[in-house]
Amino acid sequence: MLPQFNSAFSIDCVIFGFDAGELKILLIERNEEPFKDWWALPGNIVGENESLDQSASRILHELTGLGDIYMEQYYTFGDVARHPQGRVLSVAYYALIRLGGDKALKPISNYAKQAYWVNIKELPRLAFDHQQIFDKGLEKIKRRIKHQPIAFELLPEKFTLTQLQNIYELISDKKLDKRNFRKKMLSFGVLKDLDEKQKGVSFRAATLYRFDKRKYAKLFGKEISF
Amino acid sequence: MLPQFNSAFSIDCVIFGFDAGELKILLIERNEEPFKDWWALPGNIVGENESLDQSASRILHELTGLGDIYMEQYYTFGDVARHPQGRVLSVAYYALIRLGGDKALKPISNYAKQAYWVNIKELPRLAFDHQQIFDKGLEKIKRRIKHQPIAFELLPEKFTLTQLQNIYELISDKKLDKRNFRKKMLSFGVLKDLDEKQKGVSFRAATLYRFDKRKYAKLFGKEISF
DNA sequence: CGACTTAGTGTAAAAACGACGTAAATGTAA
DNA sequence: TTACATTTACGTCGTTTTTACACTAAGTCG
Repeated sequence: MLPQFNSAFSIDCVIFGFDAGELKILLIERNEEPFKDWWALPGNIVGENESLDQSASRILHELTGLGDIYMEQYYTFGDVARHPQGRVLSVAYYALIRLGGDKALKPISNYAKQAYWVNIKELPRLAFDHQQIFDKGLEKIKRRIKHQPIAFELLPEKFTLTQLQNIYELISDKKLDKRNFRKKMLSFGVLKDLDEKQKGVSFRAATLYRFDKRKYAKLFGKEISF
Repeated sequence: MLPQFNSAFSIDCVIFGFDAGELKILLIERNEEPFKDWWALPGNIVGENESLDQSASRILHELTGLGDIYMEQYYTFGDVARHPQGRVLSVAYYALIRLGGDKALKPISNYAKQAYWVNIKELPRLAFDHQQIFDKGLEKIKRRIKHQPIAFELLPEKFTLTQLQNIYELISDKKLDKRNFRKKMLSFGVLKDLDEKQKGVSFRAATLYRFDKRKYAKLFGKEISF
Protein backbone atom coordinates (compact mmCIF):
# COMPACT_ATOMS: atom_id res chain seq x y z
CA MET A 1 0.00 0.00 0.00
CA LEU A 2 1.29 3.42 -0.92
CA PRO A 3 2.31 5.76 1.87
CA GLN A 4 -0.50 8.16 1.02
CA PHE A 5 -3.04 5.63 2.20
CA ASN A 6 -3.00 6.89 5.73
CA SER A 7 -6.18 8.92 5.98
CA ALA A 8 -9.77 8.23 6.81
CA PHE A 9 -13.02 9.80 5.90
CA SER A 10 -16.38 10.13 7.47
CA ILE A 11 -19.86 11.30 6.70
CA ASP A 12 -21.60 13.88 8.83
CA CYS A 13 -25.27 14.59 8.42
CA VAL A 14 -27.32 17.66 9.09
CA ILE A 15 -30.79 16.24 9.38
CA PHE A 16 -33.51 18.84 9.39
CA GLY A 17 -36.96 18.25 10.76
CA PHE A 18 -39.95 20.47 11.27
CA ASP A 19 -41.84 20.09 14.50
CA ALA A 20 -44.18 22.24 16.55
CA GLY A 21 -43.53 25.21 14.32
CA GLU A 22 -39.79 24.97 14.77
CA LEU A 23 -36.95 23.96 12.53
CA LYS A 24 -34.79 21.40 14.26
CA ILE A 25 -31.81 19.21 13.58
CA LEU A 26 -30.86 15.87 14.95
CA LEU A 27 -27.93 15.82 17.36
CA ILE A 28 -26.33 12.96 19.19
CA GLU A 29 -24.54 12.82 22.47
CA ARG A 30 -21.27 11.06 21.74
CA ASN A 31 -20.39 7.92 23.62
CA GLU A 32 -16.82 7.57 22.47
CA GLU A 33 -13.59 9.45 22.43
CA PRO A 34 -12.69 11.88 21.12
CA PHE A 35 -15.24 14.39 22.30
CA LYS A 36 -16.95 11.82 24.52
CA ASP A 37 -20.12 13.30 26.04
CA TRP A 38 -20.15 16.18 23.59
CA TRP A 39 -23.00 17.01 21.31
CA ALA A 40 -22.29 16.30 17.70
CA LEU A 41 -23.83 15.86 14.30
CA PRO A 42 -24.62 12.25 13.54
CA GLY A 43 -21.78 10.88 11.51
CA ASN A 44 -19.53 7.94 11.09
CA ILE A 45 -16.57 6.53 9.27
CA VAL A 46 -17.34 5.33 5.75
CA GLY A 47 -17.07 1.58 5.30
CA GLU A 48 -14.55 0.01 2.95
CA ASN A 49 -17.12 -1.13 0.48
CA GLU A 50 -19.56 1.69 0.70
CA SER A 51 -19.91 4.59 -1.65
CA LEU A 52 -20.46 7.94 -0.01
CA ASP A 53 -24.15 8.05 -0.81
CA GLN A 54 -24.67 4.54 0.48
CA SER A 55 -22.86 5.37 3.65
CA ALA A 56 -24.94 8.48 4.22
CA SER A 57 -28.13 6.48 3.78
CA ARG A 58 -26.90 3.83 6.15
CA ILE A 59 -26.06 6.35 8.85
CA LEU A 60 -29.41 8.02 8.52
CA HIS A 61 -31.11 4.68 8.69
CA GLU A 62 -29.20 3.57 11.75
CA LEU A 63 -30.15 6.73 13.53
CA THR A 64 -33.74 7.16 12.60
CA GLY A 65 -34.94 3.94 11.11
CA LEU A 66 -35.91 5.96 8.06
CA GLY A 67 -35.14 5.28 4.44
CA ASP A 68 -36.09 6.87 1.15
CA ILE A 69 -35.20 10.34 2.31
CA TYR A 70 -34.16 13.33 0.28
CA MET A 71 -30.49 13.63 1.07
CA GLU A 72 -27.69 15.45 -0.60
CA GLN A 73 -23.98 15.90 -0.35
CA TYR A 74 -23.09 19.56 -0.03
CA TYR A 75 -19.51 20.07 1.06
CA THR A 76 -16.37 18.34 2.23
CA PHE A 77 -14.44 19.57 5.22
CA GLY A 78 -10.76 18.81 5.30
CA ASP A 79 -8.82 21.06 7.61
CA VAL A 80 -5.62 19.40 8.70
CA ALA A 81 -6.41 19.46 12.39
CA ARG A 82 -10.14 18.98 12.33
CA HIS A 83 -9.87 15.53 13.92
CA PRO A 84 -7.50 14.95 16.82
CA GLN A 85 -6.66 11.37 15.90
CA GLY A 86 -5.41 11.86 12.40
CA ARG A 87 -6.30 13.17 9.02
CA VAL A 88 -10.02 12.66 8.61
CA LEU A 89 -11.97 14.21 5.82
CA SER A 90 -15.64 14.71 6.45
CA VAL A 91 -18.14 14.67 3.64
CA ALA A 92 -21.26 16.51 4.73
CA TYR A 93 -24.81 15.63 3.74
CA TYR A 94 -28.06 17.22 4.59
CA ALA A 95 -31.40 15.53 4.78
CA LEU A 96 -34.92 16.80 5.27
CA ILE A 97 -37.34 14.50 6.97
CA ARG A 98 -40.95 14.42 8.01
CA LEU A 99 -41.17 14.56 11.74
CA GLY A 100 -44.54 13.05 12.50
CA GLY A 101 -45.20 12.60 16.20
CA ASP A 102 -46.35 9.09 15.37
CA LYS A 103 -43.22 7.63 13.84
CA ALA A 104 -40.85 7.59 16.77
CA LEU A 105 -37.19 7.33 15.90
CA LYS A 106 -35.85 3.82 16.17
CA PRO A 107 -33.17 3.14 18.73
CA ILE A 108 -29.86 4.41 17.52
CA SER A 109 -26.63 2.57 17.09
CA ASN A 110 -23.73 2.31 19.46
CA TYR A 111 -21.85 5.43 18.62
CA ALA A 112 -24.23 7.65 20.50
CA LYS A 113 -25.77 7.64 23.93
CA GLN A 114 -28.86 9.35 22.70
CA ALA A 115 -30.20 11.49 19.90
CA TYR A 116 -32.38 14.58 20.22
CA TRP A 117 -34.11 17.04 18.00
CA VAL A 118 -32.78 20.47 18.77
CA ASN A 119 -34.13 23.80 17.60
CA ILE A 120 -31.55 25.31 15.26
CA LYS A 121 -31.68 28.54 17.19
CA GLU A 122 -30.64 26.84 20.42
CA LEU A 123 -27.74 24.64 19.45
CA PRO A 124 -25.26 23.64 22.14
CA ARG A 125 -21.51 23.71 21.62
CA LEU A 126 -20.66 21.01 19.10
CA ALA A 127 -17.76 18.59 18.74
CA PHE A 128 -15.09 18.85 16.05
CA ASP A 129 -15.88 21.49 13.43
CA HIS A 130 -19.52 20.55 13.47
CA GLN A 131 -20.74 24.07 14.06
CA GLN A 132 -19.09 25.06 10.81
CA ILE A 133 -20.58 22.07 9.05
CA PHE A 134 -24.01 22.98 10.32
CA ASP A 135 -23.66 26.62 9.32
CA LYS A 136 -22.79 25.72 5.78
CA GLY A 137 -25.63 23.23 5.63
CA LEU A 138 -28.17 25.77 6.76
CA GLU A 139 -26.88 28.26 4.25
CA LYS A 140 -27.20 25.62 1.59
CA ILE A 141 -30.81 24.77 2.20
CA LYS A 142 -31.66 28.46 2.50
CA ARG A 143 -30.49 28.89 -1.02
CA ARG A 144 -31.81 25.63 -2.30
CA ILE A 145 -35.34 26.06 -1.03
CA LYS A 146 -35.85 28.76 -3.63
CA HIS A 147 -35.20 26.56 -6.60
CA GLN A 148 -35.94 23.04 -5.51
CA PRO A 149 -38.99 21.55 -3.86
CA ILE A 150 -37.27 20.56 -0.66
CA ALA A 151 -39.72 22.24 1.69
CA PHE A 152 -42.23 19.49 1.02
CA GLU A 153 -39.86 16.91 2.43
CA LEU A 154 -40.31 18.41 5.86
CA LEU A 155 -44.08 18.19 5.85
CA PRO A 156 -46.41 15.24 6.16
CA GLU A 157 -47.73 13.96 2.89
CA LYS A 158 -50.91 15.97 3.26
CA PHE A 159 -50.41 19.52 4.32
CA THR A 160 -52.06 22.90 4.26
CA LEU A 161 -50.79 25.95 2.50
CA THR A 162 -50.30 27.69 5.81
CA GLN A 163 -48.00 24.93 6.99
CA LEU A 164 -46.02 25.21 3.80
CA GLN A 165 -45.75 28.93 4.20
CA ASN A 166 -44.47 28.47 7.75
CA ILE A 167 -41.60 26.40 6.47
CA TYR A 168 -40.65 28.98 3.92
CA GLU A 169 -40.75 31.70 6.52
CA LEU A 170 -38.68 29.70 8.98
CA ILE A 171 -35.97 28.81 6.54
CA SER A 172 -35.74 32.10 4.74
CA ASP A 173 -36.18 34.07 7.92
CA LYS A 174 -38.74 36.50 6.61
CA LYS A 175 -42.45 37.07 6.64
CA LEU A 176 -44.37 36.39 3.47
CA ASP A 177 -47.70 37.73 2.30
CA LYS A 178 -50.34 35.05 2.49
CA ARG A 179 -52.18 35.88 -0.69
CA ASN A 180 -49.08 36.25 -2.79
CA PHE A 181 -47.62 33.09 -1.40
CA ARG A 182 -50.69 31.05 -2.25
CA LYS A 183 -51.09 32.55 -5.67
CA LYS A 184 -47.50 31.80 -6.56
CA MET A 185 -47.36 28.30 -5.11
CA LEU A 186 -50.54 27.25 -6.81
CA SER A 187 -49.43 28.78 -10.09
CA PHE A 188 -46.67 26.21 -10.49
CA GLY A 189 -49.28 23.51 -10.68
CA VAL A 190 -47.34 21.07 -8.54
CA LEU A 191 -49.79 20.99 -5.66
CA LYS A 192 -52.70 18.66 -5.84
CA ASP A 193 -55.85 19.77 -4.08
CA LEU A 194 -57.05 16.71 -2.20
CA ASP A 195 -60.65 17.85 -1.68
CA GLU A 196 -60.13 17.05 1.90
CA LYS A 197 -59.99 19.12 5.05
CA GLN A 198 -57.69 19.24 7.97
CA LYS A 199 -59.04 17.51 11.06
CA GLY A 200 -58.77 18.00 14.78
CA VAL A 201 -58.24 21.71 14.74
CA SER A 202 -60.31 24.05 16.81
CA PHE A 203 -61.07 26.52 14.06
CA ARG A 204 -61.88 26.53 10.40
CA ALA A 205 -60.23 23.54 8.77
CA ALA A 206 -57.95 24.19 5.82
CA THR A 207 -57.78 22.33 2.55
CA LEU A 208 -55.13 19.66 2.32
CA TYR A 209 -52.70 19.45 -0.56
CA ARG A 210 -50.17 16.96 -1.73
CA PHE A 211 -46.96 17.66 -3.64
CA ASP A 212 -47.25 16.16 -7.09
CA LYS A 213 -43.87 14.75 -8.11
CA ARG A 214 -45.05 13.86 -11.57
CA LYS A 215 -46.05 17.34 -12.46
CA TYR A 216 -42.88 18.67 -10.95
CA ALA A 217 -40.83 16.30 -13.08
CA LYS A 218 -42.41 17.79 -16.16
CA LEU A 219 -41.04 21.18 -15.27
CA PHE A 220 -37.54 19.82 -15.38
CA GLY A 221 -35.06 22.21 -16.83
CA LYS A 222 -37.19 25.26 -16.29
CA GLU A 223 -35.83 27.46 -13.61
CA ILE A 224 -38.35 27.76 -10.84
CA SER A 225 -38.32 30.32 -8.06
CA PHE A 226 -40.52 29.17 -5.27
CA MET B 1 -3.02 4.31 13.97
CA LEU B 2 -6.58 3.06 13.71
CA PRO B 3 -7.42 0.55 11.01
CA GLN B 4 -9.67 3.05 9.25
CA PHE B 5 -6.67 5.13 8.30
CA ASN B 6 -6.13 3.29 5.07
CA SER B 7 -7.52 5.67 2.49
CA ALA B 8 -6.21 8.55 0.49
CA PHE B 9 -7.72 11.60 -1.07
CA SER B 10 -6.96 13.81 -3.95
CA ILE B 11 -8.03 17.05 -5.52
CA ASP B 12 -9.13 17.24 -9.12
CA CYS B 13 -9.62 20.55 -10.84
CA VAL B 14 -11.81 21.60 -13.69
CA ILE B 15 -10.11 24.74 -14.88
CA PHE B 16 -12.14 26.74 -17.32
CA GLY B 17 -10.66 29.24 -19.68
CA PHE B 18 -12.08 31.34 -22.46
CA ASP B 19 -10.05 31.62 -25.61
CA ALA B 20 -10.75 32.46 -29.22
CA GLY B 21 -14.46 32.42 -28.58
CA GLU B 22 -14.38 28.95 -27.12
CA LEU B 23 -14.82 27.60 -23.63
CA LYS B 24 -11.95 25.30 -22.79
CA ILE B 25 -10.64 23.31 -19.89
CA LEU B 26 -7.14 22.35 -18.96
CA LEU B 27 -6.22 18.71 -19.41
CA ILE B 28 -3.00 16.89 -18.75
CA GLU B 29 -1.48 13.86 -20.34
CA ARG B 30 -0.59 11.57 -17.47
CA ASN B 31 2.96 10.42 -17.06
CA GLU B 32 2.42 7.83 -14.38
CA GLU B 33 0.45 4.72 -13.69
CA PRO B 34 -2.41 4.17 -13.40
CA PHE B 35 -3.79 5.51 -16.63
CA LYS B 36 -0.36 6.42 -17.92
CA ASP B 37 -0.63 8.29 -21.23
CA TRP B 38 -4.31 8.99 -20.71
CA TRP B 39 -5.86 12.41 -20.67
CA ALA B 40 -7.01 13.51 -17.27
CA LEU B 41 -8.09 16.46 -15.21
CA PRO B 42 -5.21 18.03 -13.36
CA GLY B 43 -5.22 16.64 -9.88
CA ASN B 44 -3.04 15.28 -7.18
CA ILE B 45 -2.92 13.70 -3.77
CA VAL B 46 -3.44 16.15 -0.93
CA GLY B 47 -0.37 16.68 1.23
CA GLU B 48 -0.32 15.75 4.90
CA ASN B 49 -0.24 19.30 6.10
CA GLU B 50 -2.41 20.93 3.53
CA SER B 51 -6.02 21.86 3.83
CA LEU B 52 -8.17 21.10 0.82
CA ASP B 53 -8.31 24.69 -0.34
CA GLN B 54 -4.58 25.10 0.02
CA SER B 55 -3.99 21.95 -1.93
CA ALA B 56 -6.25 23.07 -4.72
CA SER B 57 -4.43 26.38 -4.97
CA ARG B 58 -1.10 24.63 -5.01
CA ILE B 59 -2.11 22.31 -7.81
CA LEU B 60 -3.44 25.16 -9.86
CA HIS B 61 -0.28 27.10 -9.27
CA GLU B 62 1.99 24.21 -10.21
CA LEU B 63 0.13 23.77 -13.43
CA THR B 64 -0.37 27.28 -14.57
CA GLY B 65 1.85 29.51 -12.52
CA LEU B 66 -1.26 31.41 -11.57
CA GLY B 67 -2.42 32.46 -8.16
CA ASP B 68 -5.29 34.51 -6.81
CA ILE B 69 -7.87 32.68 -8.85
CA TYR B 70 -11.54 32.23 -8.19
CA MET B 71 -11.79 28.59 -7.24
CA GLU B 72 -14.41 26.60 -5.50
CA GLN B 73 -15.01 23.15 -4.18
CA TYR B 74 -18.15 21.68 -5.67
CA TYR B 75 -18.41 17.96 -5.06
CA THR B 76 -16.64 14.93 -3.70
CA PHE B 77 -16.49 11.69 -5.62
CA GLY B 78 -16.12 8.53 -3.63
CA ASP B 79 -17.19 5.45 -5.49
CA VAL B 80 -15.52 2.39 -4.09
CA ALA B 81 -13.76 1.42 -7.27
CA ARG B 82 -13.01 4.79 -8.75
CA HIS B 83 -9.27 4.36 -8.27
CA PRO B 84 -7.60 1.04 -9.12
CA GLN B 85 -4.97 1.27 -6.39
CA GLY B 86 -7.17 1.65 -3.38
CA ARG B 87 -9.82 3.78 -1.81
CA VAL B 88 -9.22 7.31 -3.01
CA LEU B 89 -11.71 10.06 -2.52
CA SER B 90 -11.53 12.93 -4.92
CA VAL B 91 -12.58 16.40 -3.93
CA ALA B 92 -13.41 18.39 -7.04
CA TYR B 93 -12.79 22.08 -7.53
CA TYR B 94 -13.48 24.33 -10.41
CA ALA B 95 -11.61 27.46 -11.34
CA LEU B 96 -12.19 30.13 -13.92
CA ILE B 97 -9.16 31.87 -15.29
CA ARG B 98 -8.26 34.61 -17.70
CA LEU B 99 -6.60 33.11 -20.68
CA GLY B 100 -4.63 35.96 -22.16
CA GLY B 101 -2.43 34.98 -25.06
CA ASP B 102 0.34 36.88 -23.33
CA LYS B 103 0.62 35.03 -20.06
CA ALA B 104 1.83 31.66 -21.17
CA LEU B 105 1.35 28.82 -18.72
CA LYS B 106 4.45 28.05 -16.71
CA PRO B 107 6.02 24.64 -17.12
CA ILE B 108 4.04 22.07 -15.23
CA SER B 109 5.18 19.67 -12.59
CA ASN B 110 6.24 16.09 -12.94
CA TYR B 111 2.94 14.33 -12.83
CA ALA B 112 2.08 15.26 -16.37
CA LYS B 113 3.85 15.08 -19.68
CA GLN B 114 2.06 18.07 -20.97
CA ALA B 115 -1.01 20.20 -20.43
CA TYR B 116 -3.38 21.53 -23.08
CA TRP B 117 -6.42 23.69 -23.31
CA VAL B 118 -9.19 21.65 -24.85
CA ASN B 119 -12.55 22.86 -26.10
CA ILE B 120 -15.20 21.41 -23.82
CA LYS B 121 -17.09 20.18 -26.83
CA GLU B 122 -14.17 18.07 -28.02
CA LEU B 123 -12.97 16.27 -24.94
CA PRO B 124 -11.07 13.01 -25.38
CA ARG B 125 -11.71 9.95 -23.27
CA LEU B 126 -10.61 10.73 -19.72
CA ALA B 127 -8.92 8.69 -17.01
CA PHE B 128 -10.68 7.52 -13.85
CA ASP B 129 -14.16 8.98 -13.41
CA HIS B 130 -12.97 12.31 -14.72
CA GLN B 131 -15.67 12.60 -17.32
CA GLN B 132 -18.23 12.45 -14.56
CA ILE B 133 -16.30 15.00 -12.54
CA PHE B 134 -16.18 17.32 -15.51
CA ASP B 135 -19.89 16.91 -16.26
CA LYS B 136 -20.84 17.87 -12.77
CA GLY B 137 -18.48 20.82 -12.83
CA LEU B 138 -19.94 22.16 -16.03
CA GLU B 139 -23.43 21.76 -14.69
CA LYS B 140 -22.36 23.64 -11.59
CA ILE B 141 -21.01 26.68 -13.36
CA LYS B 142 -24.01 26.73 -15.66
CA ARG B 143 -26.18 27.20 -12.68
CA ARG B 144 -23.83 29.44 -10.81
CA ILE B 145 -23.29 31.90 -13.59
CA LYS B 146 -26.84 33.09 -13.12
CA HIS B 147 -26.41 34.17 -9.57
CA GLN B 148 -22.75 34.88 -9.09
CA PRO B 149 -20.39 37.07 -11.06
CA ILE B 150 -18.12 34.29 -12.22
CA ALA B 151 -18.25 35.13 -15.91
CA PHE B 152 -15.95 38.07 -15.31
CA GLU B 153 -13.22 35.75 -14.09
CA LEU B 154 -12.84 34.40 -17.58
CA LEU B 155 -12.31 37.77 -19.21
CA PRO B 156 -9.38 40.14 -19.15
CA GLU B 157 -9.73 42.94 -16.67
CA LYS B 158 -11.01 45.29 -19.34
CA PHE B 159 -13.65 43.84 -21.55
CA THR B 160 -16.46 44.81 -23.85
CA LEU B 161 -20.09 43.99 -23.34
CA THR B 162 -20.05 41.84 -26.43
CA GLN B 163 -17.28 39.69 -24.99
CA LEU B 164 -19.25 39.32 -21.80
CA GLN B 165 -22.33 38.34 -23.71
CA ASN B 166 -20.36 35.72 -25.60
CA ILE B 167 -19.42 34.05 -22.34
CA TYR B 168 -22.98 33.96 -21.16
CA GLU B 169 -24.10 32.49 -24.44
CA LEU B 170 -21.38 29.87 -24.42
CA ILE B 171 -22.00 28.70 -20.91
CA SER B 172 -25.77 28.82 -20.96
CA ASP B 173 -25.93 27.48 -24.49
CA LYS B 174 -28.44 29.93 -25.81
CA LYS B 175 -28.59 33.12 -27.81
CA LEU B 176 -29.33 36.34 -26.01
CA ASP B 177 -30.72 39.58 -27.30
CA LYS B 178 -28.00 42.20 -27.39
CA ARG B 179 -30.05 45.15 -26.28
CA ASN B 180 -31.74 43.33 -23.46
CA PHE B 181 -28.47 41.86 -22.31
CA ARG B 182 -26.81 45.26 -22.12
CA LYS B 183 -29.73 46.87 -20.42
CA LYS B 184 -29.85 44.22 -17.76
CA MET B 185 -26.12 43.98 -17.14
CA LEU B 186 -25.73 47.70 -16.81
CA SER B 187 -28.75 47.94 -14.55
CA PHE B 188 -26.98 46.05 -11.77
CA GLY B 189 -24.47 48.84 -11.55
CA VAL B 190 -21.48 46.56 -11.15
CA LEU B 191 -19.79 47.46 -14.41
CA LYS B 192 -17.57 50.49 -14.54
CA ASP B 193 -17.42 52.30 -17.85
CA LEU B 194 -13.74 53.01 -18.40
CA ASP B 195 -14.18 55.79 -20.96
CA GLU B 196 -11.80 53.86 -23.07
CA LYS B 197 -12.10 52.04 -26.36
CA GLN B 198 -11.02 48.69 -27.57
CA LYS B 199 -7.91 48.77 -29.76
CA GLY B 200 -6.63 46.80 -32.70
CA VAL B 201 -9.96 45.81 -34.12
CA SER B 202 -10.86 46.38 -37.71
CA PHE B 203 -14.26 47.91 -37.09
CA ARG B 204 -15.89 50.25 -34.71
CA ALA B 205 -14.19 49.95 -31.34
CA ALA B 206 -16.36 49.12 -28.36
CA THR B 207 -16.30 50.70 -24.94
CA LEU B 208 -14.32 48.87 -22.30
CA TYR B 209 -15.74 48.04 -18.91
CA ARG B 210 -14.36 46.70 -15.68
CA PHE B 211 -16.17 44.60 -13.10
CA ASP B 212 -16.50 46.59 -9.92
CA LYS B 213 -16.08 44.29 -6.94
CA ARG B 214 -16.86 46.99 -4.45
CA LYS B 215 -20.23 47.75 -5.85
CA TYR B 216 -20.95 44.07 -6.15
CA ALA B 217 -20.10 43.55 -2.49
CA LYS B 218 -22.73 46.08 -1.59
CA LEU B 219 -25.37 43.97 -3.22
CA PHE B 220 -24.57 41.12 -0.90
CA GLY B 221 -27.57 39.21 0.23
CA LYS B 222 -29.76 40.40 -2.59
CA GLU B 223 -30.52 37.69 -5.01
CA ILE B 224 -29.22 38.65 -8.42
CA SER B 225 -30.13 36.98 -11.66
CA PHE B 226 -27.59 37.85 -14.29
C1' DC C 1 -75.87 32.75 19.18
C1' DG C 2 -71.91 35.63 19.95
C1' DA C 3 -67.00 35.74 20.12
C1' DC C 4 -62.90 34.11 18.42
C1' DT C 5 -59.67 32.14 15.26
C1' DT C 6 -57.94 30.93 10.93
C1' DA C 7 -58.98 30.15 5.84
C1' DG C 8 -59.59 32.07 1.72
C1' DT C 9 -60.01 35.54 -1.85
C1' DG C 10 -59.03 40.14 -5.84
C1' DT C 11 -57.33 44.24 -7.64
C1' DA C 12 -54.45 47.94 -8.93
C1' DA C 13 -49.89 49.91 -9.39
C1' DA C 14 -45.10 49.12 -10.23
C1' DA C 15 -41.37 46.60 -11.99
C1' DA C 16 -39.24 43.35 -14.99
C1' DC C 17 -39.03 41.10 -19.28
C1' DG C 18 -39.07 40.26 -24.20
C1' DA C 19 -39.43 41.48 -28.87
C1' DC C 20 -37.91 44.31 -32.27
C1' DG C 21 -35.09 47.89 -36.20
C1' DT C 22 -32.05 51.67 -37.40
C1' DA C 23 -28.35 54.90 -37.46
C1' DA C 24 -23.42 55.97 -36.34
C1' DA C 25 -18.48 54.65 -36.16
C1' DT C 26 -14.50 52.62 -38.03
C1' DG C 27 -11.31 49.98 -40.85
C1' DT C 28 -10.50 47.86 -45.52
C1' DA C 29 -10.33 47.30 -50.26
C1' DA C 30 -11.19 49.07 -54.64
C1' DT D 1 -11.55 59.10 -51.54
C1' DT D 2 -15.22 56.50 -51.68
C1' DA D 3 -18.10 52.51 -51.20
C1' DC D 4 -18.49 48.53 -48.44
C1' DA D 5 -18.52 45.49 -44.60
C1' DT D 6 -18.68 45.01 -39.89
C1' DT D 7 -19.88 46.03 -35.32
C1' DT D 8 -21.45 49.33 -31.74
C1' DA D 9 -25.06 51.66 -29.60
C1' DC D 10 -29.56 52.92 -28.49
C1' DG D 11 -35.49 53.18 -26.98
C1' DT D 12 -40.23 51.82 -27.05
C1' DC D 13 -44.11 49.30 -26.22
C1' DG D 14 -46.93 45.42 -24.97
C1' DT D 15 -46.88 41.45 -21.73
C1' DT D 16 -45.91 39.20 -17.65
C1' DT D 17 -44.58 39.16 -12.97
C1' DT D 18 -44.32 41.02 -8.59
C1' DT D 19 -45.83 43.56 -4.83
C1' DA D 20 -48.81 45.83 -1.60
C1' DC D 21 -52.89 45.75 0.68
C1' DA D 22 -58.08 44.35 3.75
C1' DC D 23 -62.15 42.07 4.14
C1' DT D 24 -65.53 38.09 4.31
C1' DA D 25 -66.42 33.09 5.12
C1' DA D 26 -66.19 29.04 7.82
C1' DG D 27 -65.84 26.57 11.78
C1' DT D 28 -65.18 25.94 17.02
C1' DC D 29 -66.02 26.97 21.67
C1' DG D 30 -68.34 28.74 25.32
